[in-house]
Amino acid sequence: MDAKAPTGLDLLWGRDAAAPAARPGLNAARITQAAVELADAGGLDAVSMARIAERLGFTTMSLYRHVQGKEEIFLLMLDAVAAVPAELDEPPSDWRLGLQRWSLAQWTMLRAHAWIVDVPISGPPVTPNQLTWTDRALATLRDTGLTESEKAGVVLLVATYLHSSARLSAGLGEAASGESVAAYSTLLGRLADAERFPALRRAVDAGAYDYPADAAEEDRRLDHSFGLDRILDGVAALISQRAS
Amino acid sequence: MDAKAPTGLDLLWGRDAAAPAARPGLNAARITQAAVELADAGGLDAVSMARIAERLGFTTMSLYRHVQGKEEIFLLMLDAVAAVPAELDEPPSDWRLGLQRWSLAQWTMLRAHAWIVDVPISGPPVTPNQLTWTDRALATLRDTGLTESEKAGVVLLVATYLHSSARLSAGLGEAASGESVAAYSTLLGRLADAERFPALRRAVDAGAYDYPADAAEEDRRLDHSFGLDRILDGVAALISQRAS
DNA sequence: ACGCTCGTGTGTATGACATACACAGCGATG
DNA sequence: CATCGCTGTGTATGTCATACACACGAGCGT
Repeated sequence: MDAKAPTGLDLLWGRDAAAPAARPGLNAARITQAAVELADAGGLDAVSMARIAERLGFTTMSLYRHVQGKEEIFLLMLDAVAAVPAELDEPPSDWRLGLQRWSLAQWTMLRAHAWIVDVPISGPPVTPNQLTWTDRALATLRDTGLTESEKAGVVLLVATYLHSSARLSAGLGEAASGESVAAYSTLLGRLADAERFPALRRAVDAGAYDYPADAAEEDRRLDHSFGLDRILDGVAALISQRAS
Repeated sequence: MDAKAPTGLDLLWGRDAAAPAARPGLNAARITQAAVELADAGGLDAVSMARIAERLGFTTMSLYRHVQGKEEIFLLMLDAVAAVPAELDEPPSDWRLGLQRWSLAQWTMLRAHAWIVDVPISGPPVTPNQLTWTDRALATLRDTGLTESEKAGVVLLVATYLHSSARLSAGLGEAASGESVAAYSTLLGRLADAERFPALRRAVDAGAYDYPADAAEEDRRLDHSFGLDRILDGVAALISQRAS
């Protein structure tokens, strides 16, 4: 189990140890950058060993000299893209405002790189930037009187929600890029049989599932805000309960 | 755009129209069942056209006579597995209890078929069973005084959370099946530098990230309960606000 | 100067995968 | 009886990750 060549994690954490000059050859950083560019442009499926190598002017197999395999590339990509904005370093005294800022920043990152939610998970990603995100979120809760376990639970909850919301949003956006912008609402209206789905029928008739279709970006943010507000209300309830 | 052969959705929704006798040949139902069995046993990656066909005693290409392609198989699989338990038909008068029951049922389904969370999404799945789930969840909120849009938002929030939580749980479970049961905690403890991650350091020291490792199943349910309880508290806040 | 090893890039090969296409048998229907 | 359409098959193509053996050059100790 002892690794001679530096494995992905070692690479990530030991980055400061050796970064003297930009040498001409191939290296993990270049591979990562090319992979991210490909994913940004064409989704995660566009990331293949062959395409990465082609973009860098090397052969497919040359990549394996610097990287264990595709899984490691995914890990490096996740870390590369997860730089934490500096304004989160000093969380405000109001935990709710702090978590909102944190969520917005996370959301911005997720929307800028929609492929993140498609990366197959193999255990929790323990990269420097990921830990920084977690640390900053925990820091916003410092004055709440919650136990550390509760803080961890809250952070996990919010992060999980944002991730999932982004996944849904990406899925919808993809579907909406075709001709089916409002087709979903229509389809739903047609299928929502009042007999089998009475509650759903009511909701559809009330327009609860009408897709805005006009203001794309802004509304997307509101969608996500409804859920987040509910979650933060729930956290507030826990906090005031602990304070009593 | 007019389909001569029945496409996936038509198949799903027209199922009652023609289901007279179990004929000897291949059909979509058999394909779906085989695919689900494969996925249950070996994860979604184990589902390949070749393996499905082999299990049924046909050739790979024969599948395409009954199914458009793999994407449609995924859709059929999702629907096949998503039967809604009858006890959700009549939601209790207490919305919170109702949503908890609903969540438990959904959670049971997700844990029984861990591959569900790996299915790539291409638009929201509009299958009969999926709509039934949504309908039952909406029904639990009938006496809350929320608007239909708010109900839809709440349902989406809870469903999204469960899905994401299952995804995380599946990822952890997979990692834990190796030798790395407690390796995550250890790794985290080693990497959580007090300088760079002060808040995280505190949490780790307090044991907030210790993985139980003993009671696997039961604790998994508690993990998920913390987040759900927070969410339901948030929903309760919204409901009492609307009632005032 | 010689040979050695090691790091890096290459070419070729393998096996899995989804799926396009042309063909074959067979039952029903004109 | 001839034809058509449905179902199943075999063969082929292109993409993918990755194993393996080789090639070239830099640095080393002798």
